[in-house]
Formats: sequence, C-alpha cells, structure tokens
Amino acid sequence: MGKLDFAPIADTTRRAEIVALLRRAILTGQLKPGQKLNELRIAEQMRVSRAPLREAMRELVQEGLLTSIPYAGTFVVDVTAKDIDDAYSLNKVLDEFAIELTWPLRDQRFFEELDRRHEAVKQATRDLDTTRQIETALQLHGLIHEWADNSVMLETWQRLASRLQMYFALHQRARKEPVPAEDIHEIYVRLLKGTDMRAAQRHAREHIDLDFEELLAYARSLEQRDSKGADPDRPGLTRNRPESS
Amino acid sequence: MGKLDFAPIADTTRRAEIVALLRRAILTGQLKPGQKLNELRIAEQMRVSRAPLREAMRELVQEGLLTSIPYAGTFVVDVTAKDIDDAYSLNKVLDEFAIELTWPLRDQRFFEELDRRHEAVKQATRDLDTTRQIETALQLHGLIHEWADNSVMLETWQRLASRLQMYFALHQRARKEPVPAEDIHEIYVRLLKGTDMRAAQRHAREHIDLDFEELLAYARSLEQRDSKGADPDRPGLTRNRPESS
DNA sequence: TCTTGTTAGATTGTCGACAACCTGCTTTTC
DNA sequence: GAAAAGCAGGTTGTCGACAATCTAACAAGA
Repeated sequence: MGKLDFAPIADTTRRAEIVALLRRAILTGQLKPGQKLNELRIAEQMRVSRAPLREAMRELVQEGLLTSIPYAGTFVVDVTAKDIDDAYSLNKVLDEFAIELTWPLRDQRFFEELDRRHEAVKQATRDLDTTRQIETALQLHGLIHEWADNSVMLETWQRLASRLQMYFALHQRARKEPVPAEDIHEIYVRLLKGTDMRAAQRHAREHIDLDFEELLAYARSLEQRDSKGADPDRPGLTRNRPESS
Repeated sequence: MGKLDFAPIADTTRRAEIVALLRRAILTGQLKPGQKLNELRIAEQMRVSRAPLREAMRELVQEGLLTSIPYAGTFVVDVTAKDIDDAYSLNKVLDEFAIELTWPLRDQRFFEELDRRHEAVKQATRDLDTTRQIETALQLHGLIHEWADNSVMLETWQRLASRLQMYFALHQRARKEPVPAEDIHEIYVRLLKGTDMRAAQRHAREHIDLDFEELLAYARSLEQRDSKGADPDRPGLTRNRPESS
C-alpha cells in the first residue's frame, strides 16, 4: 500500500466560504461593532441565496462574533470594556495552563514552528501591516495552545482569539500611529525555549499585560461618550436576549 | 417612570425551540454519539421545514454537540476517552479560577442559591431520576461560574457543561445500577460557605476527581471494542474535517 | 476474482417566494 | 393639539422545490 496519507480536501460549500468572508470582515474592522447585517443586501453582494448566508450567520453567532435578536436583526457584537477585561483575565489562566501542558511536549518541530511564527510577526511589523501584525501575533501566541494536545482548550482559545483579534484591530484602527517597531515578543520566545517553566508562565502574564492595559484604557474612554450615540444601524438597547434554557 | 424592569420575553422562533429540543435529546442520550441526524425525517417529525432545522443544527455544531461533514451529514459528536480527559483537566483549571473570582462576591443571595441548587440535587437523588440528577449536579457546580461575573468564562463553562452532561448521561445510562444515595456534595457546599478559599479550590479538584475517574475508566473500556463497530448511522471515519481558516 | 465504469436512490446544499413581524408615518378621533 | 388606530414599507422567519453530491448496488472487462 502507498504510504502517503493525503490531507482531507477542503469543504467547498458556499456556507463555509461565507463564514470565512464574514469573519474576516469583522476581524479586520470592515464590519464595525454594533453594525447591523442586512441579509438581503449581503446576499446580493455575495451573489448567494439567503439560506447559506443565514446558516453562516448562526455559526458566527455561536462563535461570539455576532448577536442575533429575533425579528430585529443580527449585529456585530458590541464591545464593552468589561468584555475585554473578562477575556483578558481568562486568557491569563488559559495561557498558564497551556504552558504547563505544552512544556513537556516541546521538541525540535515546536521550536521551528515557534521561530517561523515569530518571524512572521517581525515581517508584518516591517511591512507596517497592522492587521496582519495582530493576526500573526495571535498565531504566535496560539502555538502553545495548539501544541498542548487538549482539544477542548484549543477550541476555547480559538474562540477567545477571535474576539481578541477583533478588539485589537479596533484599537489599532482607532489610534492612527504606527505600530511599535521593537520586537516585544523576543523575551517570550526565548523563555519558551528555556528551562524555567515558571518564568515563562510569569512572563506570559506580564507581557500580555502591556498590550491589554492600553487596549483597556482605550475601551474605557469609548465607554464615556456612549450616551452621544445615535448611530444608525445600532441595536435598540437590550431588548430580547437569546435564551439558553 | 415606572421602576419595574420586566424580563425580556422569550424569543418565539421555531429555530430556538428546535435547538432546545435537539439539545435535550442529545444530553439525555436519546440521540446517541455518532448517530446521524436525517434532516428530512426530523423535520417531518417536528412538523417544521428544513430551513430552521438546519440553522438550529449549525448552532449545535458550533456548540460542540454535533459535527458536520459537508454532503455527508450531521452527527452527534463521538466521545473519546481523550475528549473526556481534556474536558476534565480544563474544568479543573476553570473551577479554580471561578472560585477565586466568586469568593469575594459571595453574599446572602449566593448562599441561598447554593442551598437551593443543593436541595434540587438531593431531591433528584431521592426520586432516583438519574438524568435530572446529572442536570442539577451540574447546575450546582455551575453556580460559581455564574457568580464570577465574567461573561467569557461563563460562556466557556456552559459549553463545557453541555458536553460533561452528555458524557455523564452516557455513563449513567450504561451502568444500570442506581445512583449513589449519599450526598457527595455536602462537603463542597460547606467549603464554599467557609472562609478557606484554598481548601475549597483543593476540594473542587478532588471531588470531581472521583466522578471523573469512573467516567474515564468506562470511556476507555468502550474504546477497546471500537474495531467491532459496524453500527449503522455512523460517520465513515475521519473523512473531511471542517476547516477553521 | 478483482477492478473499474455506470446507474439509481437517497440525502444534503441552495434557491426563490411567501408569511410573520417590526418600524415609522399617516389618519382618525376626542 | 395629542393620543390611539390604522396603514405602508422593509426586514426577518419559514416554506416547498430544485440542483449538486454522495453511497451502494450492479454490470462490464481484464
């Protein structure tokens, strides 16, 4: 028998492609938080029927990127400072656990992949491509979760990462200034290659601290001028929450 | 202005009801792991069109209770011993964190709710209603997550709890023997009311240990006779994995 | 006998149209 | 003039039918 094992072929349903398109639009900020998604308009633009579009939207609702209010519409999730804070603190706990699981599993391939992703971040930084920089930084960060060999945690991380990417993209887009040119991940990578697990865990916390504190401050400042509002395409306050009986 | 605030009315879409029905069927074991869901048949039984049914199924796929293979079908997730182990270890970490967050927020209402849920478990035990016993035990356990005031963690816990409930229901259903009559949650509740947080965290780990070890052993024993198979309505091995590009 | 090509049946994916519902404006009534 | 009733207009939820794809059985050829 041939010893090659082929990778499973990609699934080619419209639904899957729509999910990818919408997710990308949300994560890059083309679709802004609170904005309403008009099914008819989007379906026409994508040259697709509403059925697969709606199914795709249900997926993203469960993924936490959209919220749905029956008979009113589906909206991009609204980001509050507390959401970011919650995601941040849970992320710390997950990271600590991921490092613990990954630690004994580190091997040559791990270190190579670590360097590869680190390099991708540096490349994006050189290119001044902020969107890609966020994306690659999260991928670098996600390696320990992928390597930990715990499917439930990986899934949890991916959900978290989606939202984190959205938050950061929003932030970067707001302050127009260019990205920090220094390599803030240098120490993180070196510690993951080292022998002191506790040190790596400790740094993971503090390193993220830096990014997050700034993000949080920005989110809180937005919260202030919330009463001004009156944006079109905004969900009418909290009106009807999906039940999880 | 009136100071009453009313609870949001339940959303009355068919989709939501279908989700609830299907979830219940999976969690109680009416739909068995690996089983295929025939859309036409289910739609007819529920007197509903396929559109809302399919949307409901997409939600449950994202919730982790179903898996979908394009053009092949949607199946109840297959439970491996490793899945249970993964969920178990993540659950430990989450619990520890939840107790930490909840600890300073405990008040009279918390203790009352704790007792209420504890009582519900004892009632279900008296009734010899194993399904309800699992459900109430998880609700008791989930209180610390609901109280922690961290929306992201709560969401994570709910996803985890769904799967745990499914695992336990499967287990209970397999071994026909009646449920342990003693109150194994007595110590847990008392510790949550006490003053020693570390002790509560420690116990949470070990208390769950007991239940899980048995569950794991059962799952592993199932794994052995996996080659025998040949069940109808089974997904044809790993054929095509949904991508998360 | 084994492999390959074909075909029929069943199931999933997608479409266009209709019904239910919400929103804002107009009309009516006091 | 103000509040209630009623009427479009548009959007979401649902339906039934068609197209694309998979599975399994069968036939043809080596």
